[in-house]
Order: sequence, then structure tokens, then C-alpha cells
Amino acid sequence: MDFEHADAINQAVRLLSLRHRARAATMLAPLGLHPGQEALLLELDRNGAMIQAQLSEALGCEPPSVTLMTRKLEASGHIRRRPAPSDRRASIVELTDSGRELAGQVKRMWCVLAEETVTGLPAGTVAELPGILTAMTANVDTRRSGDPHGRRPGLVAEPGGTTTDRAR
Amino acid sequence: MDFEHADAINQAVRLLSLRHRARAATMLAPLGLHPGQEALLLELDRNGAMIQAQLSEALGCEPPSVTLMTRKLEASGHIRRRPAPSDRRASIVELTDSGRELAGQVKRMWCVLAEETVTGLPAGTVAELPGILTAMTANVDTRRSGDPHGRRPGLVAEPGGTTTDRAR
DNA sequence: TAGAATTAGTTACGCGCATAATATTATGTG
DNA sequence: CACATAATATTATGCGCGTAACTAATTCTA
Repeated sequence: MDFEHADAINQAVRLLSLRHRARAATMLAPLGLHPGQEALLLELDRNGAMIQAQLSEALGCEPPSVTLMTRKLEASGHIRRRPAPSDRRASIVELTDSGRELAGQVKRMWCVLAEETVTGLPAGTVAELPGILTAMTANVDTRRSGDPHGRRPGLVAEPGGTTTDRAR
Repeated sequence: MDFEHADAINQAVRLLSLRHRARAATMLAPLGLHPGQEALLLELDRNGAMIQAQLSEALGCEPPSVTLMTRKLEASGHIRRRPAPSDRRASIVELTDSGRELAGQVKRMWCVLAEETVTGLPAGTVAELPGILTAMTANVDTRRSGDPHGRRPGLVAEPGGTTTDRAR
């Protein structure tokens, strides 16, 4: 691949990161949230209470980041932490009523943001987008499939969309 | 759009940002660079010397960020700043020889990263990728010309709200 | 031409996320 | 059982990028 195309891709990913995050920030601000916190609320809303290590895995960020995120969300009353009965090292994180209510607002805003993001793209592209982005993420992910330079030829995601996403 | 799909898109963008940046960080570390600095070097390598305001525009980040980036890259000897002759407020930023040499290394690494990122994707998708990502970026970009399509039927932010309406 | 408005750059501060080091608890093994 | 190892969570620290407030220089305008 020549530099022009490589740069077009890398730069586009970089700019999309900055702008998508900035847009999320301005939409989250009225709810009293900073970008990153919404992902934690949505994860708890989706899969229920879990310990911080599971949150770290689900959100794709490191345990110290989860410590800070949970601390702030607990301070603002949207989540609660209680010791895990089976493991005294772990603490279970769960939504409060306020947090569940806030998660609902975040979900609505999340749809607005996604629609805004893909405005003007062909429907087929929009349908494939999650699969494409997820495949790209897996390609550069060193967290779970540690391949620093040895790119294994078998870990690709089918480009034709994710499985059973044909709802409604 | 239903929440499932919206979340798939937003979450995928978020995760791709984290992972792509992290991968870039590990590849840039041997060169003594932190992610973000490579974009500045590449921009100067592409379009030659320019003032910081132009860098801010080209990189898509705010002037204070450029101040910090240029200060650190100047400290490590890869760029140089000199006063602009025609405008005594501005300072012209340019690559040093060391910076030009480093930019060459960054360009080669940039290609490796891009190829790694799109591994396994169909060639057609790879060819369309820059356009898709750029379109998405423009859709959520509030820095310049907020929405290129103009048609946004009451998407965001309650109309009567006092929500931080940014200068336009 | 004097004063207002704009622009370039900086400083101060906050947040998210990362790594490194540490304390505490679980779990494997001799 | 004792002890080495792994796992959970935390603190400390650093970087990138953001906003707000500020200085200094330029440009518009009455």
C-alpha cells in the first residue's frame, strides 16, 4: 500500500476519533456526563451488575481507568459499589435508580449520535459498518489476541455484516 | 435506527479509536514519539512550514494543544520555530533535518499500521474506507461547517434549550 | 486616527486513558 | 499445610486533548 492511501486511512481514523468523541462530549454535557462514562452506564444497563474486572474487559480500558470512572459515577449517584460475597477482593458495580434513568436518556442520545454519524451514507454501507469497524479494531487489538508483529492469517471477520443483525 | 445498531456503530467507533491509537503508540514508542506528534510531523512533511494556527486547522485540534505539541517536538529537536516576518503574533513551524529524517520513518510505519488495520477486509471496502470515514467525520464535525447536508430534521438538543450553542 | 473587534499564541486547569508499583485476597502446587 | 503465583483493585504519575481566561498584535470602522 502506498503512503497516500495509508495516510488517508490512518488520518481518517484519527480525525473520526477526535470528532466523534467531541460530538459525544457536547451531547453528554447536558446530562452531566463526560465521554467514556456513557459506555459504563450502557454496559451495566445491558448486562446488569458486574465486577470492575469485567467492566474493564467489556469497555476495553484498563483497570485503573475503571477505578476512576466508577468513583466519579458513584460520587454523582448513578452507580453503587458493594463487596462481592464470593470474592473479597472484588466489588460489584450496579446501577442506581438514578443511573438507570440516566442510561435511558443516554440510549436515546446514542441513537441520535449514530444517525447523525452515518447521515448520507448508503444503507448498505451503514449495515456493514459495525462489522467493518469491529474487524479493523480486532486487527490492531493487542489486548486479547496478542500479535505484535506476527499477523496470523486466520483472524478476519466476515465483511458481509454481523450475524443475525437483520432485526426488523 | 434502533438502539442495537446505533450502539454497534458508536461502540465500534469508540473501540477502534482506543485500539488504533494504542497500536500507534506502541509502534511510535521506539521512535521516541507519542501518538498525536506523528500527525504534526507528517503535516509539516507534506505541506511544508506553516504557522501554528494552520497546524491547528490541519490537525483538527485546538491551539493550546498545538502549543504543547510544538514545544515538545522542539525540545526533542525535530522542529524549529521562528517568528513570522509579516505577523509578529505568529510563529512559523518547520522541520529540522532530524525531523525530516524522523518523518520518513514515520511514513514507513504509517503504511505498516494501515495495512495491519485493514487486513482481511475486501479490497473494495479498503478502497472506499477513507471516503466513508471522512464522511462520518464531517457529519459530526462542529469545528467547520457543521453539517454539509443541511438537512437534519430536529435531531439534536431540545430546541428551546440553553444548551451550549457554540460560536459558529 | 482612536477605539473596538478579531486573531495568534500562551497559561492554567480538568478529564480520559495508559503504565508501573503496591496491598490484599484466591488459588494453585510441593 | 505452607508457599509461590495469579487475580482484583488501588495509588501515583504522565501524556494528549479539551475549555476558559489572558496577553499581544493586527485589522476593521466610525
